[in-house]
Amino acid sequence: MPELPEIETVKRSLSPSLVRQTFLGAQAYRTGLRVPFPDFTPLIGQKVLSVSRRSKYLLIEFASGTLLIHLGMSGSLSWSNGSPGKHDHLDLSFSGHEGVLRLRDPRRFGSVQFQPGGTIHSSLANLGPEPLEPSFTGAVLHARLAKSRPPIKVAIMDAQVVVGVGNIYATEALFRAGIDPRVPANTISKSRINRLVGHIKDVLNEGIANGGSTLRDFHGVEGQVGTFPSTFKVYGRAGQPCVKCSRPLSNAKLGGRASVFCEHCQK
DNA sequence: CTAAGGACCTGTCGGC
DNA sequence: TGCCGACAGGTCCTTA
Repeated sequence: MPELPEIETVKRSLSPSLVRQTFLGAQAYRTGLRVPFPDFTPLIGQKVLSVSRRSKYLLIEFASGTLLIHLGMSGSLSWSNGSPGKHDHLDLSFSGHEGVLRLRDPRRFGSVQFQPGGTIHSSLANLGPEPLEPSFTGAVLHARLAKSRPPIKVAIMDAQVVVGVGNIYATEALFRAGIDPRVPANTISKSRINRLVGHIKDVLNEGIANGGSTLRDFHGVEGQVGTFPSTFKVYGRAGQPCVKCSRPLSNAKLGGRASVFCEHCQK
């Protein structure tokens, strides 16, 4: 499940090999994912100007516009020259590469869209700040939450408040900050929001440092309950002992999402 | 306007 | 063993 750290990792590895290369064409194996694929033919012959990221969208910029790639929850991009498998949906060809850049997405929650230059795609128009930007501070988040009555966890997962904080990182950051995920967002003090922002940046940066290790199907060495990387202290550990106080972790459904937390350590 | 809930999709897992 | 429902996730859409 790609979250922000994984998209950032993909961007960093893709950028050097794509920038200044020429787009040669696309081969689609279905008409689209969550939305239909765009017509790629106008892009043929154009050079990649940049590869960037906004929220969880990977942006490949050309002179005539930008390709927006979202990996949904199970999408991945990789260079390939084999024949496509069941879950491979799109190949993009570039100069300088023998293989194609292949989009695989078993659950098909992803999307590939094109936005003409000089305009802003509707998916990007109303997004909140990037959490890793230095300008994203406790004061900024506190101000944005001033009128937000929903639980704090729902609020920080709202892309209009701040982008890129998915269920895993929201859960982990709230545990580190000692904040109960159910507390109404606008009732939390400025100093606690300050602390929360620091932890959001920390968990995301650690995720990037791990190369985006938030893979749900990660296979541990032994059949331990929950085969997640040990870096997660609460996510996916409902009922198991809290790493701080050893009491069993609770699970609440907030905004339709599982929210694991410690009733003793998070207030 | 906000808030809540469903749809989308399929691999995995627990229960019977 | 096999079947079946529940669940996971981000985003968009509908409903209240």
